[in-house]
Amino acid sequence: MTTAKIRRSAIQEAIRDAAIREFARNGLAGTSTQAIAKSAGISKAQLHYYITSKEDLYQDVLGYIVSHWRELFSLSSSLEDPAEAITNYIRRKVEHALEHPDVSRFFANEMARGAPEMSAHWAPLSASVEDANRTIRGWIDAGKIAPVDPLLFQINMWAVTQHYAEYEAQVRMLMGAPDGQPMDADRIAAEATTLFLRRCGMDEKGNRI
Amino acid sequence: MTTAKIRRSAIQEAIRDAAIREFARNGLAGTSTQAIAKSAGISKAQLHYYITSKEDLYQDVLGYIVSHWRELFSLSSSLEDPAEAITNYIRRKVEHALEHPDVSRFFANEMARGAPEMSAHWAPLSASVEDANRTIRGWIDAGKIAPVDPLLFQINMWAVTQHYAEYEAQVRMLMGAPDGQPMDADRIAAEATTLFLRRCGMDEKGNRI
Amino acid sequence: MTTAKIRRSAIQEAIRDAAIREFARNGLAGTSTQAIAKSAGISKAQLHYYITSKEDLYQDVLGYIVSHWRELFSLSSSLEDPAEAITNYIRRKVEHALEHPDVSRFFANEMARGAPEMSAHWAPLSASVEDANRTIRGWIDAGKIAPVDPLLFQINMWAVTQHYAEYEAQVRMLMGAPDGQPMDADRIAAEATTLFLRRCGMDEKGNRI
Amino acid sequence: MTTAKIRRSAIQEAIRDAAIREFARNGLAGTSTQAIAKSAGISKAQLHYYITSKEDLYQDVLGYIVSHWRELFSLSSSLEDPAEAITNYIRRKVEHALEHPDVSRFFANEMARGAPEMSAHWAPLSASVEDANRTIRGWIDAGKIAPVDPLLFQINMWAVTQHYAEYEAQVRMLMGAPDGQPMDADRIAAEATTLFLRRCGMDEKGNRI
DNA sequence: GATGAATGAGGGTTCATTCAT
DNA sequence: TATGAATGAACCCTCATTCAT
Repeated sequence: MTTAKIRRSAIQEAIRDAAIREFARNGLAGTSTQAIAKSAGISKAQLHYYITSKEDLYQDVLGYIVSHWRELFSLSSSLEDPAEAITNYIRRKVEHALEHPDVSRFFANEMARGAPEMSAHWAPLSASVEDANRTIRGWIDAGKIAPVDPLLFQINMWAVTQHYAEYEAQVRMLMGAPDGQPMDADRIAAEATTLFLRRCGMDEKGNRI
Repeated sequence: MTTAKIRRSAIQEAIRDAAIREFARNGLAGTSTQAIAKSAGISKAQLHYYITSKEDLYQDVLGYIVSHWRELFSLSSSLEDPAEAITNYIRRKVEHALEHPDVSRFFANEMARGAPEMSAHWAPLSASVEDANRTIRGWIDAGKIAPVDPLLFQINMWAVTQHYAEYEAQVRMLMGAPDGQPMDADRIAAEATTLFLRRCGMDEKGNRI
Repeated sequence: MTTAKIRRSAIQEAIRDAAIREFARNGLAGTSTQAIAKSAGISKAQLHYYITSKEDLYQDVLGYIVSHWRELFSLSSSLEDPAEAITNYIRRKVEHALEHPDVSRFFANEMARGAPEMSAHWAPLSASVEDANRTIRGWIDAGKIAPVDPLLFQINMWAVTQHYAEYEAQVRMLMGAPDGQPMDADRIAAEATTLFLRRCGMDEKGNRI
Repeated sequence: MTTAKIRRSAIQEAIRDAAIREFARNGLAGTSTQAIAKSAGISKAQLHYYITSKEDLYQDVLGYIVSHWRELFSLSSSLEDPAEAITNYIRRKVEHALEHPDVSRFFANEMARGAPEMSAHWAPLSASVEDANRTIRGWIDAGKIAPVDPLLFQINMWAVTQHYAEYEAQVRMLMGAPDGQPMDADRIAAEATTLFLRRCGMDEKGNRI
């Protein structure tokens, strides 16, 4: 790769990060290209040289997030036993939420608007969920876990883990975590893991109760 | 009340509803007073006759929501046993989320922005949570429920119930619920209730397992 | 006069005073009817009940001022000797400027705009000046005063005396007069009187030098 | 200087001139950015590309005027004898007033409003006046001129010369000077010079009387 | 008389985007 | 590539005025 190309992709990455940050806070309509440019450390005119339009940038970022999430968060892709699968999933989700809260907030914002730009992304996302549904039903049928509503079980895991990104301000206040310091990921992951394992009729080791 | 006063308060209510709706979708910066006025069925100039500024309207709505929530969602105010308290709480939260999703979305948006306008409201909210903390600890100490992290237990209940408002678009898609019709509140409340009762070591009837 | 009529004229006077005050500070375009109403202690709607339009109110006030000035400041109307006439004129002008600076400022503002509303008032004002011209020329012809440019002599007297109203802020600063207290009218009138008497070749007693 | 920079400074100059013109006529509140833009021959959006805000533009112009005046009008900087100093000062002031009346009107308007934006400029202005005070006192002490109130003498010179800018409309009418043509600067300067020299006990040649 | 309500026009300012350099 | 300049549309809000009560 030439230095020019490296520079180009560095700028594009800076733009994407800045866009996530700004869109996460103020939404599509509430974010100015000026703000994105500033956050990316470039001029507004330069930004518009790299992007087609604000809407387009938003779409690109949304696609980027959704596709990355597919790789990151897959319940079924693991061949582990249910307890391990759930424990690992929650761990990964909580860590991602605490380390990249703006990504979660960006997505939550899109959902809150009624997901007008999601149409292209529903299909793969749906497939992932259906995949996991099958895995969970398999666990139930094999008597490995207590019966659960597979879809709602997934949605609720998602809800709990996302929450710590989206409501970071409130959670920090209630947990007494100062703004600069990281939140207690272990404590959060532990309680969440127990919550969903118990739902499956298991203790923290994965033993049936 | 005179007809003039009735009319006035009807307009004010329409404005508040419209503001919640629009702010929930596009945030403070992304919402135009034009959009609020249209949604409230009045002219922009008329809207500005009733409000001081967009920021002020936003603050008013936020205060209105927070104070109403304090009345609606109190775990500790009930003298019921844990199972009943939790079941009722979740029922109330889920129903509110499904019936007034915009209210939840408005709040979530404020959180996602880092809660810049919440300062005045943290104290009472904190007090409510601390109240519930004491109640839960009481249950644990009395051996009525299994030990839980009282704060995170609350946060997680909040996370799960709020989610069905904030991610309505996604949930509808996954549950196959068409846009016009109401979602299946019973199914959602049932799975959520079971989730949190199991965490407490109880079955749906409230019996210890 | 009935109480209703008394009340009415009291309000009209309050409006005129408020209008002078506000127009003097911010001009015709820069003054809102809201500001005038507030300054007069009435509501904006009530103000518009008493006036035809903002422009009309401005015109009325201008006419009021010009006609009052004709009565107040007439050099020729007195049968006094030159020194007395000049001394009295300056005394009257300075006192008016210091006691009613807003009236002077209102007029100065109209002049600064190119006097677009003055057309109706030039004629009488011109007549007054021409009158005084004749008086001054009479004094010169009778050898009572040294020759002066009668018109510019008048204009300069006007300039000096008006100045202490229009530039009150600057004059106070330079003279070290605090905002609340009255300015030193004697000192100002004395220096101004000497200035114009010397121009006429007279000392303060009116004796030729 | 590149053509771009020349173009830029030409626009900035056009804006400043337009601002002086418009503010002089209608004050800060009464002047629209639309009007300034039109007067400068650019679009409103373009104007706002060059300025920070209307208030800022006003402040800039005020600072520009005050600093230029300090250079232009200094009584004390000359080593001339009193008669020459006064004659030259009045000549310069009258010429400036007749050639750039809007500058004087801008300043007068600021004074009439109570000089709310002047705070930063009082100190240098005060110093200039104090300087001149000392010069005048020196003349008196040396017996070169008759005793005068040094401060009021200065203020009155200022008043008379400014007047021909601020009251141009009235002066033109009284002097019978048509709108397009220049006013008779010689006549005005002559009468004003005589006025203040006589006050000092001197004839037009500077000889004591 | 007095007042709350209403409005079309216009206020200052920012916006996303384009273009010339 | 990068940037200063430019713009038409839209932003929030205030205005003078009218009207119903």
